[in-house]
Amino acid sequence: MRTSRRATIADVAAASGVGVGTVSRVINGAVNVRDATRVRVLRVIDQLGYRPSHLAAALSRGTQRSVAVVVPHLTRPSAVERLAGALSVLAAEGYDTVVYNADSPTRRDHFLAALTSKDRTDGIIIMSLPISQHQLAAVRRAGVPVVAVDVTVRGVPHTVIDDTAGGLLATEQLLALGHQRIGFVGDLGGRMTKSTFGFTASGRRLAGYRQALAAAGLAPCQSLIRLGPYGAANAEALTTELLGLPDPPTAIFATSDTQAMGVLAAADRMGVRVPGELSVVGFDDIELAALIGLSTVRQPLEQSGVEGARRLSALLRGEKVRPLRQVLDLQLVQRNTSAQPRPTGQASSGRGVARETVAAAERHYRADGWGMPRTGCLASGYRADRAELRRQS
Amino acid sequence: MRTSRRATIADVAAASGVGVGTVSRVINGAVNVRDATRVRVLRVIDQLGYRPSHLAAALSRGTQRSVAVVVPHLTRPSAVERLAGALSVLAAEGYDTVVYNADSPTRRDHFLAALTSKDRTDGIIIMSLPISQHQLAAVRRAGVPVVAVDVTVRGVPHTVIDDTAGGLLATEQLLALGHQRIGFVGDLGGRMTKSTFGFTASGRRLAGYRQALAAAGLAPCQSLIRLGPYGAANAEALTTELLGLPDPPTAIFATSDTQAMGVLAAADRMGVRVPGELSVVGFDDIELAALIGLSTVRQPLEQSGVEGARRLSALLRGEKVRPLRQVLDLQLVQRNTSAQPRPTGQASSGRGVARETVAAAERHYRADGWGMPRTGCLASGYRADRAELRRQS
DNA sequence: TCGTTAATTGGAAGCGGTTCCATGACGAAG
DNA sequence: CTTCGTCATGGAACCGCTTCCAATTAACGA
Repeated sequence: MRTSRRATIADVAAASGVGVGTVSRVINGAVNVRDATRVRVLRVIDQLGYRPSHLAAALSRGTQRSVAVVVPHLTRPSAVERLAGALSVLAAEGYDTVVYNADSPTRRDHFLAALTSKDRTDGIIIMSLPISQHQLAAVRRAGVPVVAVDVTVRGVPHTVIDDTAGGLLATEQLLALGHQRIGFVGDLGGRMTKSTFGFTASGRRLAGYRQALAAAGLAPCQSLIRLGPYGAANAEALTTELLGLPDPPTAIFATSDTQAMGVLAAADRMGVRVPGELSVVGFDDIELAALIGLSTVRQPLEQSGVEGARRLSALLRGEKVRPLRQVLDLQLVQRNTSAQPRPTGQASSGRGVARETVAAAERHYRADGWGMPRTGCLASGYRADRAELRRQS
Repeated sequence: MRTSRRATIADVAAASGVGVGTVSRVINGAVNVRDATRVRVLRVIDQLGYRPSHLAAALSRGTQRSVAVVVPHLTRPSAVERLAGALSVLAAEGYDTVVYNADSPTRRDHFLAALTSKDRTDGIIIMSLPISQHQLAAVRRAGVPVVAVDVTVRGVPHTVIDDTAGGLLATEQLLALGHQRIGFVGDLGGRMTKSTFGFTASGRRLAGYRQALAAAGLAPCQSLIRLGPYGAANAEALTTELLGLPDPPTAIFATSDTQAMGVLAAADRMGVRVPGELSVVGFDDIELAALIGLSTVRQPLEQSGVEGARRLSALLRGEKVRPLRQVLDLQLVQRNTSAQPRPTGQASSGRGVARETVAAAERHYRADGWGMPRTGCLASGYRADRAELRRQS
């Protein structure tokens, strides 16, 4: 029974006294097989422990039932949620999903080039990655269906959000609360230079921010706009600069929740209370945002992955996908990091007091033998705001 | 030149006046091809835009150059880091990586069953998933190499940490700081029941916690041990129970950083200061931990993925992998959420005061028209601890 | 110049399925 | 009792590449 090499469809056919065609029909649940025959073949398959070769079937059929997802910065929460969304529908549709983590443009190109050969995958989902017309042309020439998520690709179905509207939303909210000096902390997006910044999500959100200010009759202050590499740590550094200004902002809009975390950390480290002295609004609404009470612009991350996968599978079924550009809704989520600013005078004096707090606390830590906190931390600042409020009331 | 169907190796052979064997040799960089021939073939390949079929090659060669990663709860930071680690080395080795997000045991079994057929993938990495002997046997029978990461699988190379030692490490640290009443917040791990809890990471960490207490001559108090489903929100609820006890713990060990976030949120919401009134130690050391200053037990997450992938690729090269069980190092990272407890009497009175703080703050919020914070939030508590310290000094 | 060995090369035989077409068998209609 | 149309079935052809073996050619030493 247990031969050295695996059973093939021919073995099954021989053992059950039918032709390979019939076995194939049984396997694929095709019609036109007599019940008695089907049962017999099934029994033999079971006996022999036969498992059809995915590969051979794919080669013969001309389709793999597998799709590729090319996604940058896999470790970012937003990327993961998108991927998870796509994975869930692709798995449900019976597709294997090959994941390419394209952290650098070089790797992105490398992966894309590999995928240019048909039958490597049935289709491609490109996430958050601008793609050159040249690359795109190569992929299309290969006849591989493509959809994009979180990035606009001309001539290809793409699921995106309106970043400009998002920036507008966040900034308008802060303006509505009464803020006038609103800082902006954004990232350059990948290896972009500042010159191409206008084409990144962060860049478009900045445009929205500017629009909102303009609509409110406010002149955008260049010194309040800070850009740096992505990441909480960098956002923390940028925020430190902002809060160190002679006339610091009373609110900051960060272009991602992760960066907003950095903003909060910087505020904490500098003894600036949130939302008392500084309002913060993020972007994305990752799981963490709800937990720490971060006000933010919610974008449907997982949903974007789901939509992308759905559209790709529609494409693979040969259906037309319309409209090419699908724009998902944004929603402002107001939590506890944004509030009305204090009256101007009081605010700046309050800031001074808070600064001194740090030194005092340091002394206390040492005296008490608790050891000093090392890195920027929220935790060490627990409850401070409320305590402060109580003290003042 | 542009025919309707794609160019095949035969087309290239014909167009360059050589045999298919030679073309194959050129493609695969084999030796024994005259330079002149190689150049000629290469030129034709380029002209025809020929791309070898991965599928056909795989079928013929009998190997896919692709591996499967089965991972549960892909959205958890720890899972993502492991996956990213594996992805990086697999990509470097030229493997395609198919990701299966096995959120439920049903799906896990389903995926595993699918992978049981050889030539679906060359190898499998199983992450954080206990696997039955039955399943394992099926996979081995299929002759597919397997390695495990973050889970012990008998007879298979696995990369793990010593969870018990980790629990010990965290608890000993809290004991060393002078804590006596140490709470434990853990999860049940997947769909496990309490009866199988002893076999989960959280369960083993609990064992370490118990060992540490025992070694310190302390009787573990059952009411201080709380288990619930995974997640920050659940941990928050459990912590609320703990802090509501007549004699609440002065420290809590949470079995993941995510859960520790929930602990912090609960403390914040209840007006319990960290680390003043409550020390918190997490587990994992995800990126966020550093940002918020969470004390934690660091486990090399990404590294575990890297090791798993390396071992699998060694296996695929036909090398022996020894030792089967690879245990990665743990390290306690002391940040700002853990400190010495206050003297007993003062601590409990301090707790009372803090409780009142909440009510006072609530009143203040309303009066000020700032709106009340809604969900558990760190942010609303910014700087409180230091302010409190200052007030006392 | 002539063996002999080594380097190249051509091409048939798989790899393990899917598909299409030809062949029977069988019941219904004429 | 033919004549069809239908349903089941067997099996050759093919998917596009790797590989092995035989054949051809080049290289080398005597």
